[in-house]
Amino acid sequence: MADSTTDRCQQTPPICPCISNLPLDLPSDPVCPLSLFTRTVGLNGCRDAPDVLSGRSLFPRPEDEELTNLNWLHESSNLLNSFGDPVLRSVSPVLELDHSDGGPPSPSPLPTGSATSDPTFDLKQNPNCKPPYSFSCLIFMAIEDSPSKRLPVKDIYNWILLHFPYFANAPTGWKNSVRHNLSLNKCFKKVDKDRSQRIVGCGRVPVIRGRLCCEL
DNA sequence: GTAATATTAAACATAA
DNA sequence: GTTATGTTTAATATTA
Repeated sequence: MADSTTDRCQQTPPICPCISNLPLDLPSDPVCPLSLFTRTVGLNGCRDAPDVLSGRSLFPRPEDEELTNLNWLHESSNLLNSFGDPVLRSVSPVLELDHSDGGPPSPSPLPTGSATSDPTFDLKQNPNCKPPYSFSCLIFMAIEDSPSKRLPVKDIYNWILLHFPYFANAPTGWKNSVRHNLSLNKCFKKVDKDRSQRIVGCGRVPVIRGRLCCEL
């Protein structure tokens, strides 16, 4: 394996800026329209989530005993709406998301250094800088940014490429990592395409159970 | 030093 | 047969 540390622009990612903005008024157990999947929003990767979310009775729950269980995050039926578009804007170095008309996001550059609170993540100065987000977080954001809250893998790829040009020039192994995360991480669940009328092919929904969040 | 977690790579299976 | 997708395993790096 190549020395992956050499192409990483940041060395000590800041902690979880999106979660830090998370309004924690979480309703209980919304169910996805497909009924097959409990729509629990979830992201792995934030070791500080329990701290960030301190004061909430998110743990423990019997079904949350697994480390990858992210129900705490997914207890909001519209998590990223709770985050708000500013959050998505804040995490994408290239996009200002404007979904007010339901249309696709249109790329527009952000001010230098606005992508995250990490001063080392500067798209203008480092266009190929690796985003300071875990794959779990990227996948989560992609899914949550979709109107139906579920995406086929290809669209997850496209979302990541659209928002983070780093991956356009990155080795294709990142797609394998995306798939690996989708399979391994319990915060994502596959949706049977036959039960989804809004997507082509199978899709993924984020499932928040446990200790997920963005690692920043 | 240890455990947990993330990343990356690889092999393999399955479906379109 | 090819490609995309999905699962699993393993090695390695990072962090608490």
